[in-house]
Parts: sequence; C-alpha cells; structure tokens
Amino acid sequence: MKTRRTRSQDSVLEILQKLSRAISAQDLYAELRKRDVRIGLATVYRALDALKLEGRVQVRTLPHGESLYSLSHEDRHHLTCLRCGDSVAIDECPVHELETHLNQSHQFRIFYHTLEFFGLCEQCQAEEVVP
Amino acid sequence: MKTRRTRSQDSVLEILQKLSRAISAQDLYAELRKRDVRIGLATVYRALDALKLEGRVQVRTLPHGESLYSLSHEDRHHLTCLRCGDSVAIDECPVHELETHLNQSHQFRIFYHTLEFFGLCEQCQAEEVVP
DNA sequence: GTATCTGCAAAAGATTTGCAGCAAG
DNA sequence: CTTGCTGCAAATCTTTTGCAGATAC
Repeated sequence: MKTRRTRSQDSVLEILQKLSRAISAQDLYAELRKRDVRIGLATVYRALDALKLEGRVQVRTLPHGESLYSLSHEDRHHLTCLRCGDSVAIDECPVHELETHLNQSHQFRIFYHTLEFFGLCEQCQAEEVVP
Repeated sequence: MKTRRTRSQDSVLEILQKLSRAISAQDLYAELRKRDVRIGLATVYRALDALKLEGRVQVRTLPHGESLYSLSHEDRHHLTCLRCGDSVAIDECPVHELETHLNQSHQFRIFYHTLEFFGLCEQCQAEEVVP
C-alpha cells in the first residue's frame, strides 16, 4: 500500500501550521468543520497517522488517553500537576545530544521525543496538608 | 475527602513490587484475579490513582491510549518505532539535573518524569523504501 | 481500470461513574 | 454513627474499522 499525498493531509497540515500548537484530533476535526472543510473524523485520524509516519507530525498522549498532535518540534515539554492537571510549558531540554547518540547506536531514525514531568503544583501541595 | 490506606492499594503495590516492571491496569487486574484476590477493575484504577497522587506509582501512556503503571523510578525510557510499535529500553538519562532545577524554579514537587523517543526502527526504514 | 482515499455509522477498548452495600475509625 | 471504600454494571470518550462510493493516476 503506497501512500498518496491527499487533500485531507494538506488541510490538517494547514490547521496545524496556523495554530502552531498541540491540539487533539477531535478539536482539529471541529476546527476543520468550522472552516467548512467537508471531512470525517476518521479521515482526520488517518491523515494524522500518515503524517506521523512521515515524521512531519508528532504526538504526545495524555494520561487521560487523549492524544495531542503538533508539527514536529513545535510542541514543548511540560510540568504537569497530578492532582489538578494544570500544565506549564518548559523551555529547557537536555536531550538533543542523547538523541543524536541514540540515532547511531540503535540504528533508529528518530523523528522526535517527548519529555514530561509529573508531580504536585504549589497550590496542590498546600491542599494536601490541609484538605 | 481524606484518603485511607486500603487493602486494595496494598495488593496493587505488592504485584508491582513482585513484577518490577511497567504493566497496564487491565493486566494488573488479571494478575490479581489469577492470585485469587477478589477485586473489581474499577477498584484497581482507583487504587492506582491514589498511589499516583502519593508519588509511589508512576504512569506512562502509550500512543495507543493504554497506560502502563510501575513503581516510581522503576520504569525505563524507550525508543519506539512509529510503524511496527517495537520498543527498546534506554539506560541513559540526562534529565536529573534539570529535574532538580525545575523543582526549585517552578515550586513544583516533581515525582517523576517520562522521556520517550519515536521514529523508525532499522527494519521499518528499509520497508519504507521498498514497500 | 485499478488502487487508494473518504465519509458515515458501527465497533472496539480503556477508563470513569452511579449506586447500594460493606468496613473502618 | 459517619465517612470513605468496593464491586458490579452501565456510561463515557477517544480511536479504529467495515464498507460502498468517490477520486487520483
């Protein structure tokens, strides 16, 4: 099964470029419909899968089971509170050197990585003591 | 709502300690039933949630939507192929220093982090050229 | 023409929730 | 007692699949 460049993939890419942030498949679907693109939800998933395999789109799956899609290297890393779910983006990333190393030592072609921190935010730490 | 130390949490912890690897909630449930522990799947999820909030258990969610649970700091990082799903564990981790730094700069109490790499394994790179 | 893509509806799977009964403090 | 835990079944939500028709090459 060869994979074709399709109109739906282009639509999906266009939205991701315009938004320039991570978004769920469902929201992406809503966004497309809002702009009068006639497309099915299943097709959004299929387009995202294809783009993922090409390394053009990256995915981060939340503990809740929902996945967020974004252009490769456009998503940031996060610090997420396990209690309230609040999430803060992080700028630092000490991983690139390791990524290069792994590319060679494992014969893998790495497209991207995810790095997420989990714990309790300041407020939830306080609530834990006096519930 | 105060949280109580429960028998089900103990059962869950015991299995995690015995197995000493990441496991899904469903498999954990099966494992418990196999050992004649009378417990419901929902209770397994509730126990895991509670332990997660205490920082004793960590979670890594797969792209597929399933979550794997393990004792904190017992899970490793991985290199996962986007095509075939094969996964290789990684030993290196350049993140601890950053974690300490974030603990201070963000007033977060960090329990653990996840770091996952995605791309194509050697075999799938080959198949991509000659499908 | 033939292989691939699409939309829709149905199916699958993981996790969560409602609720009545049980158990701990 | 009163509050929190448990099991079961039902509900929820995201993602996947089946299929007939449309489309690209």
